[in-house]
Amino acid sequence: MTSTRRPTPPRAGRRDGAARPPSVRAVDKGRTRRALLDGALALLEDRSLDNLGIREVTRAAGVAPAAFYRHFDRIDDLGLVLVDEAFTTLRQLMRDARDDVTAADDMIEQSVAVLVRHVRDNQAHYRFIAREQYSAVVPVRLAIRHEIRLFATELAADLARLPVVDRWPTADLVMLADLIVGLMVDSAKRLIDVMEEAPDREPTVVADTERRLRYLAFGATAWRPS
Amino acid sequence: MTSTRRPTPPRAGRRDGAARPPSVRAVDKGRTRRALLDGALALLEDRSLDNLGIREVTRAAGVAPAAFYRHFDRIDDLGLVLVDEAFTTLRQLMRDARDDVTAADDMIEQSVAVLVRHVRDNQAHYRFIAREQYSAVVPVRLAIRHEIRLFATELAADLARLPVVDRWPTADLVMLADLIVGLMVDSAKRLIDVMEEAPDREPTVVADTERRLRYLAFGATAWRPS
DNA sequence: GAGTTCGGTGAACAACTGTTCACGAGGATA
DNA sequence: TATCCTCGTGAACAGTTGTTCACCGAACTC
Repeated sequence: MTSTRRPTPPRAGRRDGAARPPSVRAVDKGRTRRALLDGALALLEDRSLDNLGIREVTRAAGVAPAAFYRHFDRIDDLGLVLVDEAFTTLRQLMRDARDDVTAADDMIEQSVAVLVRHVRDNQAHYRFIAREQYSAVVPVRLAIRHEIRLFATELAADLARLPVVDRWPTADLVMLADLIVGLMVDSAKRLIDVMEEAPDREPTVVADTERRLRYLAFGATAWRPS
Repeated sequence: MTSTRRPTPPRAGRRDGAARPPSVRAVDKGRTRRALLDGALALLEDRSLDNLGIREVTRAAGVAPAAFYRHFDRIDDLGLVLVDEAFTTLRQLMRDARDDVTAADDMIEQSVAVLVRHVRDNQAHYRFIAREQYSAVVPVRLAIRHEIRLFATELAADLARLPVVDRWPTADLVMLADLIVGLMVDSAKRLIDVMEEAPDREPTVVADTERRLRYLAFGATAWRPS
């Protein structure tokens, strides 16, 4: 399982605080860590984290049970890593997408497109997040809630730059952001469902999502802030 | 565990297709069945159905493991019963509440009040539903989805009688109903969280829910149906 | 009152679980 | 070169699991 080759260790002069080149050991360790994460992710397709066995995970990763403890203390920690993986890249993508536009309409289409692509590229992660949003594993549940809050906060900040709502008090902005995020979460769940149950109906779901977002946007024109 | 008394069996003349008086056996059976359901519900407070053991349930119910199979074939069936218990009473309550009012504003306050009370009275059920909405146990996941759809359909039918939207095409009505139901589901989840984490903040959550519903209602005035 | 059905029991089964431990191959370090 | 440290191994532990079975008393039927 190891010893493919051994390139002469990076014996360069270690000067200037630059990042040290990753040692062979570290890269190997990273490999089995990934194997554990991927194995878990595969199992979580139809299991809940609550019910995920350490032995199962190591088996799926092709590794001895004891090896698990070299990387995580308990199964919860592995779950937290998965939460992080799913959200940090998504948040970045969304921020970028919103930076590119000014009109609300473009913003909607852009955001939905980004979401759809990201869900498609990371189905296993999203299935996991959907299932564990109200997880029995407390730390994971809290982590997901926290990430979604962050998401809403960032969205509220960006919304504040739009013409229609830029004079709203914060409370109302937050409410709108909450509504939008709730809708996107819901849509993400519908997306993973439709992607594996009836992929041909995916465009319908996408169109529905855009329409409902547009409804929320229209609401802003009629709403009189508190 | 049995034989408290034995009232002379209801030896009345069995005529006219009236419901037969429940036999002692049946009522006893019902008792342990309830004990199993309640035991499960208690355990599900911090477990997922996926991870609920038959032995655990029988232990919590104060009953031998084998007794479980006299009532359910597998743990999924028990879950389905819980889903049914939670939704049928709620749907009835909501329909009644909406029948009492005509103005949209009353309707919002009424509905939220009913929801809050029902959630408070059935916290365990709601926690279970929230957690299992994307359950790893397929039949349960499907059952919950189905119940929520029913909910939305009934709401759409009632919405059609309101002045602002009564000329909308069905598709738009369904969309609005979906939005509202999604919001209520989300709110129910926030409610159970806040009820056990910070009960004093409950009024805030209630007010927030009403405000967000009102936002959706305002949206209807600005929306131009497809 | 005799016979049947039903719902609960406790024992038994193999299978699997999380966690610990001493061990060793081999990268890292000097 | 010799030493240390890291990460994976396989064996072992006691504990729990789902499910089946023969059994039995009490409720029911006639």
